[in-house]
Amino acid sequence: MATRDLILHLGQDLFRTRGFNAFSYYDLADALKVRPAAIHYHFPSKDDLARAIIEQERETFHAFAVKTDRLPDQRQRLRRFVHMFAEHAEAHRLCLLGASGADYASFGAGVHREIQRMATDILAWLERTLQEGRKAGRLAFEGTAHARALMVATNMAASLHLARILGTQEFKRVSQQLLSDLTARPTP
Amino acid sequence: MATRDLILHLGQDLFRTRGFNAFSYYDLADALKVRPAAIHYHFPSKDDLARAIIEQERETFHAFAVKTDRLPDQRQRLRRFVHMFAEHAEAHRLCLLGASGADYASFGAGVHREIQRMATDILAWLERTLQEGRKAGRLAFEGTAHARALMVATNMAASLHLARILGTQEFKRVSQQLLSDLTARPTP
DNA sequence: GTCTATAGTACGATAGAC
DNA sequence: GTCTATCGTACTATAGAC
Repeated sequence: MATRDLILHLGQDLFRTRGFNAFSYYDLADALKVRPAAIHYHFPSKDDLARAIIEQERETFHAFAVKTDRLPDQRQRLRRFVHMFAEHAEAHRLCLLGASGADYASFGAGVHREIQRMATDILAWLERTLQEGRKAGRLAFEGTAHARALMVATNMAASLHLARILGTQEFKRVSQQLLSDLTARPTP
Repeated sequence: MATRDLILHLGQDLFRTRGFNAFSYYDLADALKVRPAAIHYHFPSKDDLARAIIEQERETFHAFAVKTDRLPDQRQRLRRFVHMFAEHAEAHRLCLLGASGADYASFGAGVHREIQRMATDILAWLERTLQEGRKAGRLAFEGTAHARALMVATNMAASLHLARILGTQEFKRVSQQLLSDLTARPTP
């Protein structure tokens, strides 16, 4: 049963680093020392694999949210969120939002639904965190928390693309500016 | 000689809508009513095609910059920039920054250099526009114009991913918030 | 100079062995 | 229940016809 998890873990990494259409069942099988068809037993079609990868990521994010929400300071929660992306930037990985958004046309309706759920989960957490932070006077921003959540998510997602193209320092510039922008300053 | 341009135009569209690894020489040949090998005459390898697509986009952006820089108001220049992305959002296309960032690992060093040039071109234009706009008192933002250019570019790039996943209205929310954030308000 | 026929390989997926 | 042998297809690319 560990095989399934190994496939999922490796599949997610290849999805993020290469793109969904740039890795094959052979790549997975080769790394796991089995035949390609063994992967088909666990994930009959490639769409099944995609679906499971996104599903797993939703669970991972849920666990992150539960753990992070214990922090009393919303600024710190946001920093944790940014830190998650920083690790991807270093490893030249995309987030699954960026990766699956790029290969979106390759997937069927089932995978699309799963991706939509993932996107709304992440955006809802951001929106709530931003809203609470502003209410508590720790975060400051213009407009609705929903719009701001979209801004934060898109900053993070695409800065992983830029980190690949121009280097990790570009990710750092974005994340620093982002946290600085959102941090409430004592009005003089 | 029109064939080459047709290939480039169609190739760019497929690159953006499907991803570079999700379209083939056959797709191009089929649409152009020729054999796949005819494409190889114009672009021997797929990397040659990628390079030419990015090169063409750099020229397109240069033409956009020259034309747009004639506008005296930097806010209007930014609106034109955003409008460019809005058209892609409607057509479920990504920008080439997002598309090539996702498929980055598939390309050789030559294509990487071309993508880097494209990225720096776009960011340099944004930086200059933001800088000038702030100096003129029409735009307002915290931090360096360089950091802000990164924020704007990443907002635009990834909102095209989100537009695919959750719908075009998400792109509109991002672009409205972005322009609102940057527009200088008369200090009361 | 432009394109076609065709090779050689790698892909996702099925049918069936253990 | 787990995996292997194998099929049919689609890919990029080359060699050579017009």
